[in-house]
Amino acid sequence: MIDLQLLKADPDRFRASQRARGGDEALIDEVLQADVSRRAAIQAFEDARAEQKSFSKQIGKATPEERERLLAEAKTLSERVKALSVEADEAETAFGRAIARVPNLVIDGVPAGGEENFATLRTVGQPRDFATEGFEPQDHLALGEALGAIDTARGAKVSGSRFHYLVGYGAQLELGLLNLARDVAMRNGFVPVITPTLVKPEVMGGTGFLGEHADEVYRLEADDLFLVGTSEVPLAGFHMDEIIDLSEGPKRYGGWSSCYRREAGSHGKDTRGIFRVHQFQKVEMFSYVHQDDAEAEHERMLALQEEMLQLCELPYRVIDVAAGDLGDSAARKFDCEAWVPSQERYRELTSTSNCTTFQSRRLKIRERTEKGTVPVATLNGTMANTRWLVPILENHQQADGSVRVPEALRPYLGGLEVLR
RNA sequence: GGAGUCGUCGCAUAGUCUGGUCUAGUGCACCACCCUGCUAAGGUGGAGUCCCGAUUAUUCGGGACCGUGGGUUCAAAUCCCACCGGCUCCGCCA
Repeated sequence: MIDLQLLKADPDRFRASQRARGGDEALIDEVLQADVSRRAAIQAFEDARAEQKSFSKQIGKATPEERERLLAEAKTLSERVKALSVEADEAETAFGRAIARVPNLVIDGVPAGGEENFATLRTVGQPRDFATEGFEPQDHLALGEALGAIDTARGAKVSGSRFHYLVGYGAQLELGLLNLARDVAMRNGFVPVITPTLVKPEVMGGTGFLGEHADEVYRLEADDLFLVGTSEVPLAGFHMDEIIDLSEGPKRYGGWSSCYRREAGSHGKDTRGIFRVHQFQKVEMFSYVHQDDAEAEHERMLALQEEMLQLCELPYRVIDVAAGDLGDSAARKFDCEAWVPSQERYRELTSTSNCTTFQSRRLKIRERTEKGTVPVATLNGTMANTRWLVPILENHQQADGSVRVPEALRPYLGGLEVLR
């Protein structure tokens, strides 16, 4: 949820943000109007309620003969309070719905426009020149199947399309990668956490996933629970309804969880292999920081993601995602995209979002400061996930179909240097 | 799945039977000050969260919050209903 005070003080900033996102500017005026109605309704109710309270007190002390008369008056007053209370509730609800629809205020400097309007911040590493090396690179599925590491046929048989088994080297590689990610995160202050993967509606909604992208989320109708698409969700919910202490610095968590995504609307996209699947595993950074420290923390997360890519010896580029492609919660998002030889292009491997106070306002996560209790900023970022196996296999493949293991991963694979 | 029991301002608890004097008491912890000659004790005061308004270094007024949501009533922490959560026991099960 956005900051109402800020919206009232500077609505043009929010209109500009909506423009950059390609969103609806009129929404801003709807919220302002709803706020006026809400305040009027609340005031009317509270005045009546105050009157009723003092009246009610008199009745308690009244003599029997006074009582009769007072009761009659109190009764009409009571009815008025009830009616005004309903009106106030309705106005409050209408306002809540309006403001909940406003996505986060985009940070200055984020490129405007849709998915294709991203800005490339830097490109690191050189893609291999397979032509010079004298062989045609295979894609990750061909490599994975030959190694007995990836089995999508049986995944489809058992669970349907976009499901897979990781077997042998595949399982080892994923666990190794995730353990490396967890270690790097832990060294940098992210406390490892294994989270629930089913969450209540208020947590899923609070993190902003039930807005525009609600059809991406699996829902368990019978239990009114949602399967998380990332441990960002349960980690954001971790401190829900709490006043946390950030006086000793940020709270940093490294979540490890399975992730579930419906991939609605991506029919026909990336259908081969394990690039886009319904279920995968991920190690995710999540930080709660003081508002003013959010942008520094964002850079810090990005630096750790780049460290991971470098440890896996992958060529990549970093992009500043355009406003229209941000999602409701994010005020800015950086993606790291790794080179995928079989596709001859960079593909998203990590994402880190600065959600400023958007999530914490909904989830009621605050800290105590000299100025009172204020919402904290939340940030999240990928450390590693199943998708990483794609560029790792492809970039490190050798002419004979074997795959060289990046040095940083070897300790996690029992010293294994080559998968063959 | 069944039975019992509990849910109160950081923690621990009183208050619920018998609705109004609860503007929620007490202890611990916390903060400020005072007193005290010694790593302590005592005294005084303060202190929660959210919303609305006025005024804005701030302060003041009003309202809401006793697990959540309904209901009864002039009036609900207190009575009624539903739900959620904790604990104990029974049954069933990976």
